[in-house]
Amino acid sequence: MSDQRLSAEARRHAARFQRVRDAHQTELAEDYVELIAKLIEETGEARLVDLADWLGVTKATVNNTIQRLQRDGLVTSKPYRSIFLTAEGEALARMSRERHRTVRDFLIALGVDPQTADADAEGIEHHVSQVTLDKFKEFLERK
Amino acid sequence: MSDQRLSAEARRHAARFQRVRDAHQTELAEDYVELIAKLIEETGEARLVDLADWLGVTKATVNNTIQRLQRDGLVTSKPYRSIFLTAEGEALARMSRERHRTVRDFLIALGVDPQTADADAEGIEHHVSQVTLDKFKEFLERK
DNA sequence: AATCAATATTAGTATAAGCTAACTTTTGGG
DNA sequence: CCCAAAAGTTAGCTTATACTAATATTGATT
Repeated sequence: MSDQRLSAEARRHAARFQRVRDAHQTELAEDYVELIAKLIEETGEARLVDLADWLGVTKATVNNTIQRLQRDGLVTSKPYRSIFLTAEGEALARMSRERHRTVRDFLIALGVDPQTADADAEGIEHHVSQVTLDKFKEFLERK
Repeated sequence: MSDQRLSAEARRHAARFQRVRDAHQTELAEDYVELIAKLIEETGEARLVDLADWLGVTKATVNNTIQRLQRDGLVTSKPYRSIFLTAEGEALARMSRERHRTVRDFLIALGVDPQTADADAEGIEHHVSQVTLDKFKEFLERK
């Protein structure tokens, strides 16, 4: 399928781009389930209005997104009721939180202040491969 | 303006989210100008079809995006003619390439293989603050 | 110089993520 | 226990990013 006309470099570049575009599609889902898990753990429930507050978006936006997450099998929700994670959603949440924590701890170990580490980790976490994550962990252990 | 009802933690979380959402808006612009600069440097021009190939999207998509970049003052383009960077676009391209290189080199210094480093840098670069970038540079110098 | 292949544009569509405003449902304090 | 405030939903809009298919322009080769 690959176009003969294209250089290997161009093809690699395009593939990397594809990967980033794909990551964007899962980012929001990861952020939502991560936050839902946190809220359930700490307050016993994840209400739409809390998600909206913690995410800094409107209730209507959260409602939309929750519909999509439900369609995609990550959460369950009934009208006017609290939101829950499916088994798949919980697995994704666990993975995301673990990765988030590793990235954050790594940045702090590097000398970045906790505030900035938090902020940067939020964006970076979704783009770190397992290979890189393992190197982060190695670095943390060596410290 | 800040809602009394919200915990400091929730407010910080929302602010981080806002920041990531904002970053997403500039990501594509950065990727485009970075690539345009590279193509002009290496081949003398940046054609729409080349951008499409290197980004792995269709010509129509590139055309749309270039319109937006032009509207935003980052590139100039005339119908059926090659694309150029404005002064602002060039500044952004320089900044992006420098940051991209630092992230990539840092990952390699950490022990990540070049292929993976390239791929991860593509996603990570847009979410690294100046503070973190400086720590990456420090690490590279210490090596 | 004419024609055709390569390149660029336009039109029309889809999906995701956001918003405001209006509405309905739930719930808790008097 | 009722009713107002809080919470959730819906409708309708916007912008960005993608797509395909059709069209228009350019430029290179015969």
